[in-house]
Amino acid sequence: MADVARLAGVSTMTVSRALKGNGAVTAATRSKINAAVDELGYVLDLSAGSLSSKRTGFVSAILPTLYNSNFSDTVNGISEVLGNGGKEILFGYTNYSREREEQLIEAMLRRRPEGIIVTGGTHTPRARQLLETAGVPVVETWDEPADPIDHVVGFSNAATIEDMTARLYFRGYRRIAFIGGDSTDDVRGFARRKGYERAVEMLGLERAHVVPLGPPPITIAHGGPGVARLLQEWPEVEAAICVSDPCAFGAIMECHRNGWPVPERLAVAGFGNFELSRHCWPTITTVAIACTDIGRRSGELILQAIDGQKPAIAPATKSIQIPHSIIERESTGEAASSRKS
Amino acid sequence: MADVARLAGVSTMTVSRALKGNGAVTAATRSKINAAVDELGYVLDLSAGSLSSKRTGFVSAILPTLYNSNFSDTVNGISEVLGNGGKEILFGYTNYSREREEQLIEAMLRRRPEGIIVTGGTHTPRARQLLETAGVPVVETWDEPADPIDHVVGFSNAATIEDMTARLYFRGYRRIAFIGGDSTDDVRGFARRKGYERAVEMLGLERAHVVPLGPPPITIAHGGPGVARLLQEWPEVEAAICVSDPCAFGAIMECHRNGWPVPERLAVAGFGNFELSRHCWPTITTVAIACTDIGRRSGELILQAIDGQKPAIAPATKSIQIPHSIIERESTGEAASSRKS
DNA sequence: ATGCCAAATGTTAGCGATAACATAAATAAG
DNA sequence: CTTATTTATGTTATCGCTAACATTTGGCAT
Repeated sequence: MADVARLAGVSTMTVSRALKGNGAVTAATRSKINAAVDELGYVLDLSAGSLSSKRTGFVSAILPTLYNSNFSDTVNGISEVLGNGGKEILFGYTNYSREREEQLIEAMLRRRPEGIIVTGGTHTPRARQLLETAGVPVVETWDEPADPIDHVVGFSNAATIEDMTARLYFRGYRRIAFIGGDSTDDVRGFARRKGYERAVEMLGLERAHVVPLGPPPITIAHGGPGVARLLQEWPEVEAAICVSDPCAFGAIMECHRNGWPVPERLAVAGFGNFELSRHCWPTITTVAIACTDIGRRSGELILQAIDGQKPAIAPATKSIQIPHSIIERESTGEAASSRKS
Repeated sequence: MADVARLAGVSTMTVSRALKGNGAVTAATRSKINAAVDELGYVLDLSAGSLSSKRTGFVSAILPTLYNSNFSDTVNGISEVLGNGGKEILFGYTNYSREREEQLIEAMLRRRPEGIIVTGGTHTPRARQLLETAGVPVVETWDEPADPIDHVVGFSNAATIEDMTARLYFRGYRRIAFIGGDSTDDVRGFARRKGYERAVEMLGLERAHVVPLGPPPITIAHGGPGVARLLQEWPEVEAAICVSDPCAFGAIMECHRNGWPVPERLAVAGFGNFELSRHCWPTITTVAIACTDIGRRSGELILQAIDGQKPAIAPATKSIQIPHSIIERESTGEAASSRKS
């Protein structure tokens, strides 16, 4: 920067101001500086700047996996809002491991992020403590923690599947099973299962039946074996709710393979409104969540909270509820006309 | 850090050495320091450290999209190797826009990465210049640039589809079409199309027919309309090669919907060996690329090149070729027995 | 012209760590 | 038991930028 300043015939401070775009710099000076920058091929060093200004321009986001377009949507929402807010995002993926999450949080704190977005409300004690004492806004997403650390942008996974179960009941199904979500490692999958069990009880159905599929991630590959096992264990079953759309898809493909018509032999529903479900045959009934909004709202909360540290500005909202809806499609017996969704 | 040093009764330099784990520090001193760190809840500030040491610990990786598990695999490979090498990765997504790539490169250079991994070998002139003058190792991936900037870890997209076309020919298909890859925005899709056209010519087929699908990303949603248009434009067609598996999947689902049996009425092949293709019905013939290896090799090259700046160490390999293979499945007429792949 | 205010630019100090060198302590060798 | 040598720790000086304050310049009213 000193070189640029020399070439432009100004002080480094003026160069700094010109490059940040905020401080007052004459158009003439600015163009001299830009010329010098171009000539020297200079690129600003933010790591030095952030040390001095105590603002790193980073926000961390921690998600379970790269391989789930629901989370990708959330990432997109975060990027959109924080990008506009002039922040960069440091992404990390836990592969559904809480230990890995703890490591990631610690690694990210070393970079002094100005805010942290995490997935879920269940953390190791040390991770929780790190988040609490980090001194920056924290947003927990995709869940409804009983005891939030700071902000929350989420929804009740249990309620979504409760609704789905009720909807299938309304459509006339009485023998309804749930596939996936056996272990407490899979916090959200387990919550969905609980929602199913609660609905079965409330609706007074004669039997609840869960086919557990082990720890997450539950992928397409799990759906086939899951549905095969279900039909063996409970041949009278009429409908299966899967922990996610990829799982439902795998189940439906297995049905095709075996000549079990969907939904006539077995109705199948999923969760997440993946692109897959809109286009496969039959189209899949699912729970739609505004995943991108989860990201957007989280980003907005972070930005507000960063600004809110200046006392003049109102503090950021603590908690935002994301709505869900049931999309009925062919896999649970809706007519072809509903395919347009 | 000064607080920690005071509490542990040592100098900040000793604290720094203890926390880095490299310098020589007595076990006794180290445990005193760790105690102080725990008591104060201190977390090392890497942004300060990197200013001083001139090593940021960052490597940037720029990819087209979050919504493609092939690229996710590459990301995983990169993370795996660079994580072990003690580097953190700064990800950016271009959404297939070269302008966005240029912006991202510039933004990332401000963070002084120790290496840069980009997707493809086609960049804006300014982006190219930024990469060339960045003074850090650069790896271009997923392609075979005619004029590489530095290192390359890739393969010939054209050759993969050339091979696929030949394989379909070998299986007896003569009227073979290609779906996708019309625009030069889609560098890799366009290369695949060229491979198809070259194969058609070399095999002496009577007709090449391409159904262009517009700029990337080409998703599941494009496959259905694509195949419908193909069958209308060229009713005698026997086989369709799609620019990617999701597109092939969309095409196959459209065939189901219309009662066109796959592969009897139309054989369909894809690219990328997505999970989808292994599990859908029928299973989809595809080109398998070692996507994770692209990431791993790229990460290794970066690490070697960073070390290689010390003259004693051999310079890193310039170019690595990633192999591909054709996986034949049901969608092109293989027997059910081949499904196991 | 003179003075005044605001906008533009300059000066100084320091952000929090580490490199490089200096010194002290511990160990090995003779 | 000394001296040589290694190992552990301390000291000092930046790294490249920006905050905070100081100063200058230019525009405008009087």
